Amino acid sequence: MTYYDTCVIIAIYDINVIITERMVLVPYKTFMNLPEAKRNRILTATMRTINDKGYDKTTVSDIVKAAGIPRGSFYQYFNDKLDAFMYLLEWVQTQKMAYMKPVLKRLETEPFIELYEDLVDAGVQFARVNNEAYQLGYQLYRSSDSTVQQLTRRFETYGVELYASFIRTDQKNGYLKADVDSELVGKMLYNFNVKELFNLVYGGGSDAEIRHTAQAVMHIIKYGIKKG
Amino acid sequence: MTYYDTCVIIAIYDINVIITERMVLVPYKTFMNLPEAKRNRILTATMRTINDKGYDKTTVSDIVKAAGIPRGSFYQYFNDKLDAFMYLLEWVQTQKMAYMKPVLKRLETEPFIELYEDLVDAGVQFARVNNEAYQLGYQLYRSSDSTVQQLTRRFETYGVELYASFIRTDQKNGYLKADVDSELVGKMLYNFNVKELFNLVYGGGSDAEIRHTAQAVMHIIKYGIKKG
Amino acid sequence: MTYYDTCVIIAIYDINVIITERMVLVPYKTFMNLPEAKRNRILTATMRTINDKGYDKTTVSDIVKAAGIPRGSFYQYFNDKLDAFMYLLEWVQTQKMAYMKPVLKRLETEPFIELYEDLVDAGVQFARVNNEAYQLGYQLYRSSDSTVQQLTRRFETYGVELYASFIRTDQKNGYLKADVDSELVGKMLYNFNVKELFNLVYGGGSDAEIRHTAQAVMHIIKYGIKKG
Amino acid sequence: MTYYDTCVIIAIYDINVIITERMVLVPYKTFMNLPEAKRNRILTATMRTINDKGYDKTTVSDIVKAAGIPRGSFYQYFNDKLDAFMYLLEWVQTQKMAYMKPVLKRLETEPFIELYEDLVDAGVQFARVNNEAYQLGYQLYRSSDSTVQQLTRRFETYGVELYASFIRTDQKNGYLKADVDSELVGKMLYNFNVKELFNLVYGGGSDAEIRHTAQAVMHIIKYGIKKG
DNA sequence: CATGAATGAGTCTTCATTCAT
DNA sequence: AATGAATGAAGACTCATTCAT
Repeated sequence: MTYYDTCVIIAIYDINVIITERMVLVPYKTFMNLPEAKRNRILTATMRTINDKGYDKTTVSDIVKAAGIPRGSFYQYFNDKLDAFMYLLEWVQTQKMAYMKPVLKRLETEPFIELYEDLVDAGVQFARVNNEAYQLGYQLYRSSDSTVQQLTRRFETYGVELYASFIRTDQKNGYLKADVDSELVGKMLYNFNVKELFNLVYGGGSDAEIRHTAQAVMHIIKYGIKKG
Repeated sequence: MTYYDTCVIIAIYDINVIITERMVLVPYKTFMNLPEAKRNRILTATMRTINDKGYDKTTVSDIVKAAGIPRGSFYQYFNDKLDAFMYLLEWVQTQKMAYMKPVLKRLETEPFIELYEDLVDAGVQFARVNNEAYQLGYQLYRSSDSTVQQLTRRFETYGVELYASFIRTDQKNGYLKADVDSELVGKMLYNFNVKELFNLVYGGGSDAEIRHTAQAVMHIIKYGIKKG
Repeated sequence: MTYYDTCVIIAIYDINVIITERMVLVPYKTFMNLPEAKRNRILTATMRTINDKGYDKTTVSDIVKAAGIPRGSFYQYFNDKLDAFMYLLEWVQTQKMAYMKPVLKRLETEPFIELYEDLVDAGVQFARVNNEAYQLGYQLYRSSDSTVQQLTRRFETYGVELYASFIRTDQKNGYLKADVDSELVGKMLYNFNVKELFNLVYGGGSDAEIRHTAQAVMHIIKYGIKKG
Repeated sequence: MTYYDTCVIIAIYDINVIITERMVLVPYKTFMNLPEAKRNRILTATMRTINDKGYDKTTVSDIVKAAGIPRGSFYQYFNDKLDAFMYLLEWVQTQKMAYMKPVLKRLETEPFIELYEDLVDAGVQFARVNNEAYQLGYQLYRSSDSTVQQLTRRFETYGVELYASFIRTDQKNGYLKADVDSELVGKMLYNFNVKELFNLVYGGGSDAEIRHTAQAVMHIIKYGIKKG
């Protein structure tokens, strides 16, 4: 489970919030009125551009050039670059759902600490197929735009809390020590994942390598490193 | 021990590399010829500005206004904003040394896993006194400038490797399981620290809270979370 | 026939090269989309400014002020000052064609050495009507910009070769000594023309004076200066 | 006789003018008070820089860096870049004298039209030994500075007039047709020389090639190109 | 909704020249 | 005379956003 995977899991909880904000921020824009094919074409081009240059360095010019639309249209569809980025994230999240749902379903009956590798696996499968969508989550981290950073921080909070809730369930079910700080474990997993698993996937690691790393981390978390 | 603390520990090993690069990149600039008081005034103003707006959003105009120097002078001192940032990092690192040295000394005789909290403590003490210098490390992460990001990645590599080497020493000395992947533990600690401990210090956590969090993390790493 | 006249004759052979290069260098700029009246207004103002201050000393600020357009528009039309200058040269060349074509036509049946004065005349007629366009060629020589100088050298090569080809034709037709180095004569004519005839036209010489000078030069070239 | 050669011959007549102007423009500067070795070091570095980047693109910074002198000193020695250039030209002219004097002496008894090749030869010899000094004359032509261009034009006037006077002497002595316009011939020679002979020398032509070109030009001027 | 030209504030960077020591 | 820091005017270029058709 990599950074972006987490984002998408979050989406299950969080997507309404985002939509609500969007409704407040961008009530009159016409992007949703476009035929879906065109919408996808624009989003794909935007995604490619942002992955290529990073969100901050991407200009509206870059986007309209890549998307092959007139400058003016961009501002008819979106408020500004941030607004387009929001749509984009939403779009990617929707694509992602399908991959995670089955594994998340299994969490209802199986302990998280045994399922962790499979969650990572599901995320990797998505990344293999939708490489560009997968990369996009990383762009949230590369940006120095304050609104994007706020958004990222909210994502983090949800991601951490998601893991923490899994840990708590496992505690309730008697798999884990009762005195463990679930939020702390959530943070350890989250921070490791968004950084190291992302690097592994993005850096060309094989499925086996990635799975092995996930196992190794979970093993340490479960059993510790101290001798005796 | 937060992100920037790690940077500074790295500096003990790494500083020559940084200095060497600077020598290559910026050999003819005259900043070092200024009287120290003026130099400090400029660096302080630059630091404040960058902490305030972030490295990317900070413009040369912002800096010269804050430092009260003419535009042209800036370019006589530095090649560009990046160059000034480099000087700044160096300067901060130099300031930081004093705080970390004593604890690092103790690592020669005591196991890292027991000393970890004290390392964190030393970093916190520095942060208490030099709040702005402390924050600066965070700006490395907020930047989307590619050179800064390269630098940050190099710092990360060193930081992870530093922890990993501590772990290996503890393994050799029989404190830790022999089959533990030291680099993996390094990554877990590093990523947790730069993110969560920084947030705690920066977010106004008390010394006790911070120490307690460090203890708790190390406890999990040592003993794991699995029951029985 | 002065320097720039030669340029324009060259254009008959060379214009595709120039256009091709432009296509490569400046494919996306939108100057050509403007209504012709506005385009002409901008080019006229640019020409006036460059004639006034010289290409090198002319700044983009000067041009936008003279043309009455916003700074940003300039960069929407052109890549940079050089690009604008290229358009300008092209524009002037197009204007010039009409004047030279009829005389060049006559070269098919009459010897160049007898027609030379008429070629000069045609160039002068153009200069009389389009004084600013005429001066522009001189600006190529005044510039120390390396790209402009390269362009100028290419123009020179073509100009010299053009005269040389006329000389060769006259040789074939038995008007001239067979052992004369045609390229050398081309160079003599070219260098004299771009410098001295330009000075004469630009310095206010009368049509008669100019014609007389052209005659005198050609007389020396034909018959030499040695007695007996 | 190449471009710069002409300049130096001019110097024989013109140098007082230059000195006078300098006296007017720069009465209090201290360059002449420096020890000769230092003066030469500075002039050599300046010459190298100007030949390298061209007069216009050369900045005072470039010069002080190349010469290894402090910024402030430059302005103690010279008024500005132009002033330094003037000194430089003067210095080069002085160096050149020796090469041309002997040939010019022979003009008192031999006809110019027969001596022309030897004049060219003497200039080439200078160029072979003092390559950088030779190139410097070309920089006068590359500049778009209006003062430099004025100076260049004055040099041209003197150069043309010098040739014209030689022609007149030959006419008086019965070598040349009486009705030939001596100034026109002067212009033809001058313009050919500064352009084509310079290119030949600078472009790596051999002594034989250069001499042959000089002969060929003079042959055309003497006997013309017309058949019969 | 489509289109793309219009706008000008804002950024980086260079440089000649002066000044204080 | 030596030194090199101080100064700010000026230039190139970018870009988000609006507007008119």
